[in-house]
Amino acid sequence: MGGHSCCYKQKLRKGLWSPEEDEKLIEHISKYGHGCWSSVPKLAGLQRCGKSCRLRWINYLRPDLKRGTFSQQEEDLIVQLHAVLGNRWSKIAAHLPGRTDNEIKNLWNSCIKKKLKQRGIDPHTHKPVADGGGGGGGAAVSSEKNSAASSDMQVPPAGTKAEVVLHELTQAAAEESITSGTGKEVLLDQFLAGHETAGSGGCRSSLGYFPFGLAAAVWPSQELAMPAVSIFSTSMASAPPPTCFDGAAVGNWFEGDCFAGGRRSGAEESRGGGGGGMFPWLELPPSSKDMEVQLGGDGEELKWLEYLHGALAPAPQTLFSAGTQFAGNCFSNWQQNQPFLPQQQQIQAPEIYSKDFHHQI
DNA sequence: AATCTTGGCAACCGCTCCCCG
DNA sequence: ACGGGGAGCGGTTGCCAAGAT
Repeated sequence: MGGHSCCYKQKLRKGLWSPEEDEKLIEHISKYGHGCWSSVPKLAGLQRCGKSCRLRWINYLRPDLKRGTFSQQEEDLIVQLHAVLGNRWSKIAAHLPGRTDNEIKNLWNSCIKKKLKQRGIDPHTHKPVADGGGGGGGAAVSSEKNSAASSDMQVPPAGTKAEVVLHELTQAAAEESITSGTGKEVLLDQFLAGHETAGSGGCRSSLGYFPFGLAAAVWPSQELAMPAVSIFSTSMASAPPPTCFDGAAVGNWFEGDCFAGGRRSGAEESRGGGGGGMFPWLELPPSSKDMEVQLGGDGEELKWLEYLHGALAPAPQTLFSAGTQFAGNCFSNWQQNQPFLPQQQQIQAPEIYSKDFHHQI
């Protein structure tokens, strides 16, 4: 009982990792990658089970971890996402670059829960606790697991990232039926349908959708559909960009899966850009799902790059200034990398891309 | 100073999912 | 279709340091 098949074979260490063990694991993975986790301990010379190695790497040794205390923005985002996703920590972590599910789970259980209770909010239902005590508590105890999946699910505020996640969930059924090709177009149409009004000068709260909110304001949807579908990965379908038009959200989105598909797809590799891609300062773990995505061609990618450049160039600091350390890094990297297209690939931005987006926001 | 309590965090455990033969 | 193995996820436990008594 307990333990895993890989643990039966030999006496394996448990408990805290020593610096020597960490060193061995880091050295092995940085040289050879992890491959099959069950074979890692043997190859790395560790008396641990593969599962333990995986956990240690993911939660502690991975180079792209942010570490340090959570910012207020991160905490707020976790609360919002929890209201939508419930205890699905890995899903929540996917929206917080550099943070692990374990870290977020620990933060929730040790800190956020308490704060919410102090504010009179039930951490399970995300609703105010009824006066008089007892009643609310009883309800909360009933089902913490997947609390958000219940009919009590709270609709997150418009214009927040959590709203996007909710949007994602509500479209899940439709997405499931979509496999490829025309399916993507259908999905994109659905996606855009909710955002096209952004450019019409309305004060819709999702006006800040990025880049689609902006794109819809400038690009005819047919033109947008072409590069968006081909450049961004299929995971775009399940991970729309953030609604908040602030630095943190943009940063998160840049570092998120939806952008990863673009960075790692065909054209980037064909340029031999190790660590390069659209945004060379972003480092992401490989995702086989994203690797499958092919670009329609360099022309499309360049168009998209040029569009982003045009969109951000007017005031990138505005976009990157808010919140997270990552957002700050984005800006400094932006400064260092401009222009981020190699000279020979610079193209003249079409007239359509050169509008002042900020007037539209 | 000694003991107890609390909070934060790392790691383990058991389960489910997914892939492959 | 089915079973086995690996990976991933969420819940839980245990350790340790800091603060309280």
